[in-house]
Amino acid sequence: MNDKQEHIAKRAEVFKALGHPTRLLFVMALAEGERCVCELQKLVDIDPSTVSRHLGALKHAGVVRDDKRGQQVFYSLRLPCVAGFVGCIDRALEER
Amino acid sequence: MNDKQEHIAKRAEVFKALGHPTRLLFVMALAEGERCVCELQKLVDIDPSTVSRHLGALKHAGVVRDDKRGQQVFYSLRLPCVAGFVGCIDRALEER
DNA sequence: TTCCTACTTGGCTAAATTGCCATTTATGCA
DNA sequence: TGCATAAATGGCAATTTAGCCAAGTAGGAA
Repeated sequence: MNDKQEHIAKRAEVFKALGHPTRLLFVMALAEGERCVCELQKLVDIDPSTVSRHLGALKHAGVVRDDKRGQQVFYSLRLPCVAGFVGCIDRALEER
Repeated sequence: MNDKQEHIAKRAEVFKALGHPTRLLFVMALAEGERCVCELQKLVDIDPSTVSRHLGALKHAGVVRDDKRGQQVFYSLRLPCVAGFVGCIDRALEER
């Protein structure tokens, strides 16, 4: 794979990470500030192990970063522009 | 599924549609103007049927629209803000 | 009509993704 | 030490996705 393809693939991985309802929900929550896994867990009705896997996917793609403090792991957004783009999506979806 | 969940799901579908290298490549090309399927086909080395399926996915998510004129089908972007968000991704990926 | 080009759809397989349960690691507290 | 809580990981089954080939539709030209 050449450089250009690799670059496109990395960008696509970011979109893919955002392309799941649970992960997008987490990212929207993180847009308002960092949250520990236990807080994100409360937003959804899925197994803690699945929450962890979703957060791992977001981290791997570069969308969030994590910071372990004591027993808890705090996640925060590395891509603040997500919120603006979501706004644009909403406007486009409305006018359909 | 309630309204809020459905809304999140629709947003996530947009991201998912953009979350594949081939589809993202097509969208970046469409950011510069409409293209027929035959032109998009030339950008990649995959079967025409697969190209058609990728475009179908983008259309289904609301990312592009299609317009049949004569023998050709022209696709164009419904989400012009994609380009700006890609720029933000690139800046974030650089500083890793 | 017949043929050609442009594109889509049906059907299939291989690979990736999602989710759970069970287990493990790490930290803090008694 | 022993125990509880927070989170991550191993392993597995069910579902979804990506890709190809073959076949189908539709428009334009001969």
